[in-house]
Amino acid sequence: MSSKRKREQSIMHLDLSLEAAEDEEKVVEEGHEDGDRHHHHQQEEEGGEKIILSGGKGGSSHREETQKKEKDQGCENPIAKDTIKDELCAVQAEMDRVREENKRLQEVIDRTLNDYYELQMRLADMQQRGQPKEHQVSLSLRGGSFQEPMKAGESQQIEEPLVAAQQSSDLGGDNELGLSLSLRTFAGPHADTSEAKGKGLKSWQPLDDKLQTGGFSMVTSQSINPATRKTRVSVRARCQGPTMNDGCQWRKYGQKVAKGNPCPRAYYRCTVAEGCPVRKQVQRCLEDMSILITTYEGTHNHPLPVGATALASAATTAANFMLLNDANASSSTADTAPLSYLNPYLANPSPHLPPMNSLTSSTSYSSIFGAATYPWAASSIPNPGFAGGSSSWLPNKGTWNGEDANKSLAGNIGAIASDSKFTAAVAAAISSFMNKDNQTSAQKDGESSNRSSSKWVIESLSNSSKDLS
DNA sequence: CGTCTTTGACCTGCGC
DNA sequence: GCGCAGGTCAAAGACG
Repeated sequence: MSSKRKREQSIMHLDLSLEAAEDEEKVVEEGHEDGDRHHHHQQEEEGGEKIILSGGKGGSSHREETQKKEKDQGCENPIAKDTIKDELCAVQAEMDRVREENKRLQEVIDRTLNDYYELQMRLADMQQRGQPKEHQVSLSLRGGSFQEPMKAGESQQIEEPLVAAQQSSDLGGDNELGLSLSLRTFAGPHADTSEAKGKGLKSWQPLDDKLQTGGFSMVTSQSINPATRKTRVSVRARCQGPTMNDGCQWRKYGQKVAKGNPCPRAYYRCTVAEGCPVRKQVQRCLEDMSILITTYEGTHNHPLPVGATALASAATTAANFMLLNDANASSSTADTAPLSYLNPYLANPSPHLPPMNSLTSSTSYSSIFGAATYPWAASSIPNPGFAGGSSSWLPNKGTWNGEDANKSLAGNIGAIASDSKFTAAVAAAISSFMNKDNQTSAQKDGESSNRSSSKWVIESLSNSSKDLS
């Protein structure tokens, strides 16, 4: 009884904090979201954004105001007139700067989109050429200056998409944004990384190395068995507690000492809703006891708690890429990947997750990255590009210092990456996404049930903050 | 007293 | 078929 009340209180606390975060999201999203849901807030915010965003409209109104002031004050005071003139010049210069910046950002968006589609086609092409049935795709979020060393033994299949991905990050635009996104595939034998088997752990040693620096990694694998089609998402994150707080309620139903790892593996079942099939296994990493390996299995049959939902919204970025690959694996025509495939939640929005931005040529960038800005948007990510040019929420009122931005962004990424709540939520969300996608694609396409399983690795390298600072 | 954790027994799948 | 290992069940105990 009392414990239940306590739990409710903690959930309510989460609710409150997340509402605040959502409010900030709305500012960041600057009207890309569903008009119905956030109409009220957007109306409040739009006024302020327009001034900085469009430059033209808001700027001209500002100029008019200044001119009006000038008129009002008239020739009463020649000194004041000079001041107003200076002000006017400053505003105009500022407007030009913002306009230029917008233009540059638009170019970055276009370039990134091109790379994105190119990458997508290459992936589809590779899969059609008949790769090994098991492959892994790694997504890395990192600060612009971070360069991850390539492993010597990686095959060409790894390099090809990596090159494409790095092209985008080498273009300078991404670096400007302080965030690069790379996509790699790993070809290799299936190693169920959810298990702390010796082999599996060894194969993920590089990830452990990253964890040493406070990063996190996730591995998800889709079951080959078409009957069960269960997605497993494995999260490795530093965590002091016995389990990660991911917003859901779990009930422990078993514990077992697995061979090869003296640390017992704990089995949990989701108790948020009766009959929820989601289970998770928690085990400490043999190499580093401070690393907790959490493996989620199944799809929640209930809306995620608000805490988990808001945190999981960040996972939409990663999930988009996963679904993209999933779509490519089942799609026979790579070059005609519909946008709904890139983001199935547009076609089939989940009630469990916040609405995504609409995908148009100019806003898809926000769709890919904007969702990812959720968690650190609250800490005011200093990047006008992510907010579609809006800098009304910037600390320096629109004067964006790129260097500070990089530092701050890297710091934010690092903080988020090492947040076990975040990693857990990301894993839960991806697990749900992948299962849902499997279900829908299985209904659509009977052949898809025969397709190969995929393994996914998502890495967020928080040591980028080191490199940038 | 209700809920959760612990823990030994049992079930199942897999390799030999 | 047997043994092994992973996964699950359920009774007992702990806890608030």
